[in-house]
Amino acid sequence: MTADSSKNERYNAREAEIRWQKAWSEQGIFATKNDDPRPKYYVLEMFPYPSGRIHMGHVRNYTMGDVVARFKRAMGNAVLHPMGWDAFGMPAENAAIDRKVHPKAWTYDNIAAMKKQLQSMGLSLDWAREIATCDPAYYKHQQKMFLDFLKAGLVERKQSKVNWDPVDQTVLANEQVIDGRGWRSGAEVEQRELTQWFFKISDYSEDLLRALDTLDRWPDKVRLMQKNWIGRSEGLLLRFALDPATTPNKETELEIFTTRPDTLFGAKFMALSPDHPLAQAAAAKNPKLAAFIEQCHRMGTAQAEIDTAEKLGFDTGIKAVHPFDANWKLPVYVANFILMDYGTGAIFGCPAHDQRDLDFVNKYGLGNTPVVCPPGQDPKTFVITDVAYDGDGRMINSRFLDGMSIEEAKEAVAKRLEKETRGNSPVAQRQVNYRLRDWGISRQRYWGCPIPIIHCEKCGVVPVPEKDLPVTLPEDVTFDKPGNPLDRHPTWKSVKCPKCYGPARRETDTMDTFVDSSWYFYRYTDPWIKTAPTDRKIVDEWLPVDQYIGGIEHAILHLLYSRFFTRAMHKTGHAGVDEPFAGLFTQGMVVHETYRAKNGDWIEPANVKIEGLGDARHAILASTGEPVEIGSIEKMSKSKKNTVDPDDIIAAYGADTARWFMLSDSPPDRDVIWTEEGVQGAWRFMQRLWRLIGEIAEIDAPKTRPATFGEPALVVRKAAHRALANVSEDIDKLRFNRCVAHIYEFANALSDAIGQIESAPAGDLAWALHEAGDILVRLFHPMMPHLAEECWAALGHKTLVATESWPKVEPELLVESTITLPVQINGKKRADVTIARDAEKSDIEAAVLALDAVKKALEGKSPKKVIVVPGRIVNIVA
RNA sequence: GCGGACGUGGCGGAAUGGUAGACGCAAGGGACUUAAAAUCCCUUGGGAGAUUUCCCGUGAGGGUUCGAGUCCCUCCGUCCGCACCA
Repeated sequence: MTADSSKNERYNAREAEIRWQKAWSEQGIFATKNDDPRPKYYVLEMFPYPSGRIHMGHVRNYTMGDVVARFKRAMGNAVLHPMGWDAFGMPAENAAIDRKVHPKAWTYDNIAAMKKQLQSMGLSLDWAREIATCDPAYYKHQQKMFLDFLKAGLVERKQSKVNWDPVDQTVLANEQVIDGRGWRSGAEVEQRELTQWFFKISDYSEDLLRALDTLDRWPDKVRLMQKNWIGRSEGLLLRFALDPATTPNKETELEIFTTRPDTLFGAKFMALSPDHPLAQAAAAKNPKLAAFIEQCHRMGTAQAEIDTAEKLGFDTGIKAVHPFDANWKLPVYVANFILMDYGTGAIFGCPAHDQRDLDFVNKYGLGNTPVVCPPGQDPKTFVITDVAYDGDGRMINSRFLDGMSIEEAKEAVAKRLEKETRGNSPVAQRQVNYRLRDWGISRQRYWGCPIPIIHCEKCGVVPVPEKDLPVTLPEDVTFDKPGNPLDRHPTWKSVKCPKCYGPARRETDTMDTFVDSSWYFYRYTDPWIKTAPTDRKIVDEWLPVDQYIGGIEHAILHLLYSRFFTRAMHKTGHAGVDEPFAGLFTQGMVVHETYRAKNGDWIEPANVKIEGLGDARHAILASTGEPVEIGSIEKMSKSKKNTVDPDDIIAAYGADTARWFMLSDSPPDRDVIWTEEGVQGAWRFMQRLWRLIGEIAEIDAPKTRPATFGEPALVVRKAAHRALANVSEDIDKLRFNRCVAHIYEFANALSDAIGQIESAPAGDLAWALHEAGDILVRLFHPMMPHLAEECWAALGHKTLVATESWPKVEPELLVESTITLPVQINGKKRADVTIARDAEKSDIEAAVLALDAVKKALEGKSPKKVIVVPGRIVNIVA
């Protein structure tokens, strides 16, 4: 394309994008070599689940990662930027049930389709390292690590609850429980205990918590969420005596955990989890209690469901003895909001200072006694009715604790009860407790990584010998019935015990897909190695990931599990780092207006026409003209049909337009609203850049740099280098929306400069314009790589801009000799003062006081105070 | 229920505690054109005023400060996560 024709022709994105993608791929410029001597930089976006088509969220995520990858490459790094597929999971089995396709075929078809879509985006990925977690060549190593973790004591089997669908006779995921009912059968869900495999993540609670402080390139909110999730609390493990006359089997004590021992004198009741052994024992002798416990189990296992369910209790008749008063008896209830997983599964309730306990006593008429009095409140009149008080204050109604602060009271109670003994052990001991539970990885499903274990009646649980790995999934499975196809497969689970060679059966549970995604980024460093999950030398060179980018929805689980896995891999020798992700960025979602027809059906944006403006803005069905209701702006989802297909956008405007729009306007960590106008704006700017570069290409410029620059040339050069400095800093900090704004500003400045040229520009200006053009193209290259290549060629370069280095800023072009400072009087702007950049404070003060506006405001009086903030502002306090 | 965030013009947003509204979108006016599209130029937070001026204004209310969109407290609203969705 010549410069001359470029002036008149539109940039044909469709044609050019395919051409440049081919050029990149033929020259193999994005293939990463592990022996590349340059400084390594690992940029990674969360890999997609192969659902069938990429969505705009993917476009946003992968565009951001690609900008970083291209920028770091230009900065001289060896960049690892791989892609793969989180390919196991429920949707494949649902497709098998609904459409009678095999999960494997469905998954690989989807991968092929989505790979093609991703490639059309022009991402600078090293496809040679592509992995799919459903590939036995991948999960073989996962099984190996499971066995290594088992040997290292990081795996255990224990009982745990699942959602059970009594009609389909199958385990349900929380997602498959809708309003307490199974999504297919509609039956009321029950809780059921199963023996399952767990990774002992709780062994690392303290370490996972402490190391958060070292993750200084993670968002604070994510660190805070993880901290709260781990939930460290210091408290007291306290043994209450029970009145044996009231207990089912002469039990004599009940151990509870509390973080508020200071409130012991406000205790009104004890409460047990329905799964507590004492509750179970009591239920065995009390059919009404047994029925109550059964009722407690008639709900799903989701935390939100348990917490929002009505608080219910059942008085067991058992009496507990207050630790400070043998005559003080407390009723023991079974309550549906007490979890067996946390603490000891039993609590004492102090209703005045805990809202849940207060709701409970108000329901069962047990009353409350406030024991902490807020500052400024009269203890005599302080009462609690509906709202518990959980703030600071002084102890009241608490005998020997009265007058103490909460902390002093906690200490006093602990000291006293620690010393007291019953039997041979102390009544209480201090304990650090964590909310974090072990990671249950067993799933009663087909499409996942088989757990490499064999159950033998004689030998018990036997690991599959390493030579027999991978344990592969059988392909001849049926999905005509609910339940786990592996379990009902006629032959797959029958094996010989590796120890005694007797008949045995395979473990039919597969692993949680979070296991797959907890180490995929290790595998990318050497996806070819067959003998081990990782090559220690290579993995330690690349890890940790320098920049990880993905959705905020993964802030806790995926990231915490990956952090645990890193520790476990370190312990078992598969990696040498302590943290997997040095830098983390959580992007916002892509959202869109919703549209609804009169009959309530959701309508796709592609079928809607928007008319009118402001209050008159309304929507109609494009085909019939029928009115359509414009709904709220929501996350793009299939269910609300408010999706825009990236393929359609790329076909209409090109990948660069989609990429540019994704980076414009909204800050990357916030939601972005997809609008047709915004896309068109991006497209127009792309065309404008093309015209602008075409105009520069037409100008003849001297080959060598002029010795001096006149004012017009200097203006252009300053704009170019300021843009360069700003964009560089903002890409580095992933503030892509500001990069976009700086590029607009730069393009506007360049257009102005070119507009002012009347005849052929002088040599220095021509040179400066070409310099600016070269800088501009390299600045927008990470965002719009195809257009950048086309422009780079138009400017006469024979190289690929994708392999060019980042331009170097000339710092002397960034500083001005004079600056203009705003002048405030009592905090309100009243004037400006222009002064030498390096002026002394006293000079600035003198110049400011000489201003007419300041003299007028002061009315001849001298100012009370003059505040000079160098380079920023002057404020006069009159 | 628990945990986390967010709230600034008509819209998306910008603003190390220091000129609120950069940049874009939309709108209005103009140029070019037979016309349209495209492109280019100008205007655009609200109010008052004759330009160069003043007042108000960052969800609401308080506080800290010479100075608050930014920090602190209370409240209101919206969104996200909650351990078997990925």
